Amino acid sequence: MALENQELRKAGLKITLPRVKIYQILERAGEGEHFSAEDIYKMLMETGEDVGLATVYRVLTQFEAAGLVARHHFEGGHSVFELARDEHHDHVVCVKCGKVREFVDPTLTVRLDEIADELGFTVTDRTLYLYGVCRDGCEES
Amino acid sequence: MALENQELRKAGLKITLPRVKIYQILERAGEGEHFSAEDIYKMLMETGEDVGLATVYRVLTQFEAAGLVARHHFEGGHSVFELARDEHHDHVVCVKCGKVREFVDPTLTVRLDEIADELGFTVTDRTLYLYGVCRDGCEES
DNA sequence: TTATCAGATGCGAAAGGTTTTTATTAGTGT
DNA sequence: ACACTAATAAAAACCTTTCGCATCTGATAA
Repeated sequence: MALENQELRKAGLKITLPRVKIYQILERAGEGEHFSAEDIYKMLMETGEDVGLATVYRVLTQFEAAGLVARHHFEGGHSVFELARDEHHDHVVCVKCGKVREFVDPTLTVRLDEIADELGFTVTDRTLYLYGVCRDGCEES
Repeated sequence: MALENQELRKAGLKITLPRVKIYQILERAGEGEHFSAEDIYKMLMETGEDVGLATVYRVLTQFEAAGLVARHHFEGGHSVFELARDEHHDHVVCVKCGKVREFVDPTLTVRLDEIADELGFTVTDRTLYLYGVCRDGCEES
């Protein structure tokens, strides 16, 4: 049995075609690649799957509740999704084209721990988004 | 002439009642207090001002473009605004007692600019929240 | 295997926050 | 004050996300 089916079962979700297909798309995403519900919907259309946009949203919300994916909220009220991973990463968001990239920087974690320490805090988690514009290849979608 | 009028002029914006009123509301906000467009709209209603919600959004967007206010995007797709202060500040949040403290660290900005630069981005703004616990004097709310 | 049924889906319509459009009104420089 | 231009209110448009409901599907039992 495929890996994604085990994940779905573990989450108490029935194995259905939309769920499997959506999980596979998320699995195929490269490191740091984030998809919007619309992105996923379009990919499903392209491969001829008959899955509604509402279902994509429903499934992603269920995956999120089950801890399978992480949802990130952005400007304009739209979200992107990625398979949940262990390693902490932060995000860069282009305010022009909406592209999201992530990065990992251990020295940042060290510095932030220092700063918090000076304030008498012990950090357990963080949310960091850098907003800006990509210098090249930034096209309005 | 009032201070806010000078700010508006400097930004190349005409002095209009909605702009002055909205600016005053933002000025009255305490440090670290954030308002949504809806909040501001309601406050205007309460004082009997006849300003439409669309105008609030338009004015806030203009203020943002002029660098007068900072916009923060929150989960759920709505934004909040605050008067722009000179130096960027980040937040530390205690997940136990809910206390929020601000900190300023220029070296952090430098480092984040470097990171973004390597990714081909130019940073214009950021959102950084450190979640953790305060080591002392932390009381459950 | 087949029947059964809770749960999932697709479609269309609606919600919620934000932006644009359009006709009208109000600042501003002269 | 006058003319010119920008700004406004109100409504409608927009866009992502959610809901309602009839239909369909997958898991379990017979």
